[in-house]
Amino acid sequence: MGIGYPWVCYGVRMDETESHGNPPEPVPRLPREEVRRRVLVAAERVFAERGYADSKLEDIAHAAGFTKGAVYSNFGSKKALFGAILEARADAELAAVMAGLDEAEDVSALVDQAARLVALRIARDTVRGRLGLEFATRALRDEETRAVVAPMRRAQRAAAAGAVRTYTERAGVTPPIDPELAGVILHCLTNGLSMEHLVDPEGIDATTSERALRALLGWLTGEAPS
Amino acid sequence: MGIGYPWVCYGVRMDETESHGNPPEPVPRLPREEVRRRVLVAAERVFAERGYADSKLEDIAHAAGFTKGAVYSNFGSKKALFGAILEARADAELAAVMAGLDEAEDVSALVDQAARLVALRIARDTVRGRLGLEFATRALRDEETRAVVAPMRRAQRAAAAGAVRTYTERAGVTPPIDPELAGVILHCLTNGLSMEHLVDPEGIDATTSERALRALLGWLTGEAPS
DNA sequence: GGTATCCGATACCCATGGGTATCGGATAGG
DNA sequence: CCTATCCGATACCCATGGGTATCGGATACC
Repeated sequence: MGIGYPWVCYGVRMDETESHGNPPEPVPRLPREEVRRRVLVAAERVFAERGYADSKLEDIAHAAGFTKGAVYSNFGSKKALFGAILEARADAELAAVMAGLDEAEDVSALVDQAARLVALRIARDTVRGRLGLEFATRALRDEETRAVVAPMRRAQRAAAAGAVRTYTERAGVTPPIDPELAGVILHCLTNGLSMEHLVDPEGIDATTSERALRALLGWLTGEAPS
Repeated sequence: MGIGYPWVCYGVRMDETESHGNPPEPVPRLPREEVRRRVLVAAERVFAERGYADSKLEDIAHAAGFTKGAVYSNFGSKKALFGAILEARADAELAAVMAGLDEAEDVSALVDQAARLVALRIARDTVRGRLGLEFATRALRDEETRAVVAPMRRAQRAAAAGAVRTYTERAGVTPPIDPELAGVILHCLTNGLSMEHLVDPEGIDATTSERALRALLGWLTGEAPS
């Protein structure tokens, strides 16, 4: 990958000094919120790529087109910056899961579609997967982080359980196991596949993830065995 | 947890100077291999508890009853020490998985037993789980680590697949899905449960893990739905 | 028992990077 | 315009901890 940032300040490239004239016309300043947003996005990338401990605040700042000053002015500390990312992701995650539930109508095709969507997300959105691992790792050792991560994970499991309940009901079948337990299995299998894919992308590719998820979902929704 | 080490050198407590006499009788030196073993064990504990980056070599050395000198004399670098742990665990892991396969004879009870054993290991052996996470995290960024971790994981998946094949065959049933895929699902679910338990021990307790594994294994071995 | 070697303890080096103090230009308010 | 405030850039501080050089006692070999 490689992060690679052009040397930029205030969102303006600095490497070529264009001062062949001289009237030092004032450069407009970016709104604070935009600065914050850019730092946040850059920090996600860098934390995902290098991991928390090996991510230097200066690298993050430069990746966003600023210097450490901007980071400290907006977030106050490395830990707080990480916390802001976690918070943002937790919100987005819950929204995404909830939105995905009521998208489709056809129950039998839904299994195929859900399996494909999740598998693609695992295979393509590596930032998501890596950040998830980082969140988990830090939650082990940091009480504050755990206080955000654990409820987030519970909500995801609950959402999965709700989906199983909803769609089996809609299809008029009874699930082979308790939907709550099904939610746990789905959630943990998804996370497990994601982690495994990160470590061994060839070993667990998108197709394998998709097949695994489809098989499991098929069982859970009472599909006739093929 | 808290690591907490008594101040010890050569395995002999140093905090109380017993030099009320004076003939400085020679203290026997520990065999090199024993030193190495103790450092390795201590390093596993510390790495698991604090994570790679936050583990200080001096802490590890003291936890083992030595100083940094012993660590560098035996391993040469922090990375090499971690590599030695990984290597040792990889060997032990493969052996354990292989040994577990031919233990039981009765196929129907085997599912219950296997589920319980794995669930207990997830719930109790937190060092194992944490080290596994650490291995995965480092494998993402370190080519050498990945070269050990990825094959290890593949072997585990293959072993799981082999178990499914063996026991369905023995029971005279055909598994509902390809045994290879079943191996993937079992392996990833197990890892997912382990990670989830570490982050949220109350949310995913031993009972939950056991139920999840038993349900899945029951399905895979063609058990009649209850 | 004398000498060479081994190996862990000790003291030290120094790059690193999180955090802080200060500066100065841009904006806002009058 | 002129001033106060904001906020990111810059320069700096310094604890930290991986790594190295050296020491000295124990072991091994003759």
